[in-house]
Amino acid sequence: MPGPKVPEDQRREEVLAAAYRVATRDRLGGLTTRAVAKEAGVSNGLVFFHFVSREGLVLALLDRLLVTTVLAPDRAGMEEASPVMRLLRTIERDVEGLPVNRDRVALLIDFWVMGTQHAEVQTRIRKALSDYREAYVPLTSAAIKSEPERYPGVTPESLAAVATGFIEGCSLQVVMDPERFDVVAYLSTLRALVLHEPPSTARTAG
Amino acid sequence: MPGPKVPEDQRREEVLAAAYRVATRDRLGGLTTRAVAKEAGVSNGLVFFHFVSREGLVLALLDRLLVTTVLAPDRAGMEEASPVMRLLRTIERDVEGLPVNRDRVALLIDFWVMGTQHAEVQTRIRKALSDYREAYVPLTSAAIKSEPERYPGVTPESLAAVATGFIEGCSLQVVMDPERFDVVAYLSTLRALVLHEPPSTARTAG
DNA sequence: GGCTACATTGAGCGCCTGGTCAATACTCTC
DNA sequence: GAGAGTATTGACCAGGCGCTCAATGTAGCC
Repeated sequence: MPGPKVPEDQRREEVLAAAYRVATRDRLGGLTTRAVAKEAGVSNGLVFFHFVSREGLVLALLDRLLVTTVLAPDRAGMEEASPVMRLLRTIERDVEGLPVNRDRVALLIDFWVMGTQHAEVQTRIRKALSDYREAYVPLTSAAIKSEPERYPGVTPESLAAVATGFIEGCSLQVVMDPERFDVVAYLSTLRALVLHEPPSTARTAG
Repeated sequence: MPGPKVPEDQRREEVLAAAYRVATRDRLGGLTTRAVAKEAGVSNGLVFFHFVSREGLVLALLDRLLVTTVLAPDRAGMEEASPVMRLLRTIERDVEGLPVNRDRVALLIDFWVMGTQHAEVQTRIRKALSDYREAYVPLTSAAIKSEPERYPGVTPESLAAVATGFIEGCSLQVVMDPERFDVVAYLSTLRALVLHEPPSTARTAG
């Protein structure tokens, strides 16, 4: 007894949204086709009709997650600051966003780990991380140029890799132990390392 | 038709070693009781006789992994260096060890992710990470004391957290994309950030 | 040699999974 | 209103999983 039909691929969108809800709640391990179907209020078979296989659903979900989470290039409102401060504030903004999006970050790490064994997921994760690093290159490039003598042998790419690697380490910590992760202490320590003067004036000003 | 008996809990040790082999090869997702039994050359039931449940096996494996991987406090041979250099070299040594132990690190991250949803695993992982951080505190404490004016508002604990977080970020990168991870560029960038002078003299010697 | 205690086996159970498919109800066209 | 095409259903299948347990071989003891 089939239910009402829905125009276009709106159904597909509904199922994908349901998968997103299930995955952010129960993680990748809890993302079964039946759980998604139940969440979407449709039958089990319909999931396969729209996504062919569980793998198809997972890949579609990954694409959605990547565009909504990793790439939000909202770098505005700090044009007057120095290059190093701009870099630092961008890192800080990304790190500060982690606790809020904790379930999304956890899901992203699930995909990251899955990518270790799944070729298709691996290429997409690598691509996203590469894009993420490249988004930092203009910032790191400007920072290095502003104080060349401070960064001997450092390329914009290597500095971007270290910066994003730092954020990824923070992601792991946030997912594992969110109460323990002290964003303020973490970031002020980073400031003291990177800058040479007390961060008290700039820290409160944001 | 039972096979030969083996004295003491030697059998338990054999099964655990087999589980270790299976897990480093096929990761946590491939760690089924049947796979472990086959690897150990024993029957499926024997795994449950010695470990009660799959969970018991997994926890025993986690304990073994933690003692063999996370905690290897071999901090020797750099007594003459400055505190900051000692800290830096320790970080470098840990990071350099990651690619070699890639499968163990990958497995550790599997447990890390599992700990997000499993209370017992969570407490053990947190404990291990806490111990790991604390092992860095003497180093960070000495580094801060040697140049107090450079680290305003930085505590030994926060600096240790940032240092180990950096290493954990490196772990993720090594597991995901080992060919791309450039240890030398990464570490020389870190040196340039932390130190104030060109690292050329110390880099080749250290 | 028999007895006891126990390590070991492997068939089997129940459950859940991804996936298939014939049946069916809906929507659109004419 | 008849027909066509398709979105939707849910029963069903095979396979893998964790786990149980009666049966059985082995080792040590008297």
